Amino acid sequence: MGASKLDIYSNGINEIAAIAKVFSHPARVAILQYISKQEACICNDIVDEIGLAQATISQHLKVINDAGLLEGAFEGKSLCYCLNVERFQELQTLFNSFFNQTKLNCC
Amino acid sequence: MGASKLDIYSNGINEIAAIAKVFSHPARVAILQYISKQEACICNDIVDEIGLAQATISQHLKVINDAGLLEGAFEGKSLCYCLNVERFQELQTLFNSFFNQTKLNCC
DNA sequence: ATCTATAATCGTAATATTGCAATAATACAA
DNA sequence: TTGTATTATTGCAATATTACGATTATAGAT
Repeated sequence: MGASKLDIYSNGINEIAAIAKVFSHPARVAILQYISKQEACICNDIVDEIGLAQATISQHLKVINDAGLLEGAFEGKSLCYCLNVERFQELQTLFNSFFNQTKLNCC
Repeated sequence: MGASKLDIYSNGINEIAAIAKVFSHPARVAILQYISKQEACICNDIVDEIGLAQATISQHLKVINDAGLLEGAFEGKSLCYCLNVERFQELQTLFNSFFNQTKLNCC
């Protein structure tokens, strides 16, 4: 008990839930917003901006990255994070199809 | 430790995260989809459809309801759940503004 | 090779979420 | 009032998430 029963849902439903989970923590929303605002986006900058420990930010970055939303490149000693806009757009589109289909069905 | 530090984020950021959290569990996505498909939407039907215990469905319904997404009316002995389409639309709009603004800023 | 800066990973504690059985609560019917 | 059907709530166990300090890995500078 306690774990979500993913096997009883369709792939589409699990996909929507997985996407939503990425945005379901304010730190990750803030990180995405910050990264999109900056030209160069170093991890330490995010740490300073948001006010969580470096390990915590790194953990959130991993979740964002696992969703395919990050493009990183080494810039000197540090990583330059960048938003993968194509993937970001893809997630928005998927989310909107769920919303639109659900509205369409409605009484 | 372990609790999210909500006080260090702006209201807008916390709002997006709170909305996303509603959709971040497949049972809730499935419930919303099912409710929108049906004319009358009794809790027991949802239980049969999804395959979780009645107590669990009721718990998820509470989360959905707390987000303002339900309109219920008594129909005999049972509750007839219905999607609050205006609120649903509102959440979609809020989510899209976040996505669009973030894309706009991007390099 | 050594030092410094940056970021990921590990270990751990605190809190939240998920799920269910059992138990209330509510509405209607007899 | 008693019984039945339906849904909410309570209590609890299992798992997941969040956060941080400490450590490790990596890259560049001295």
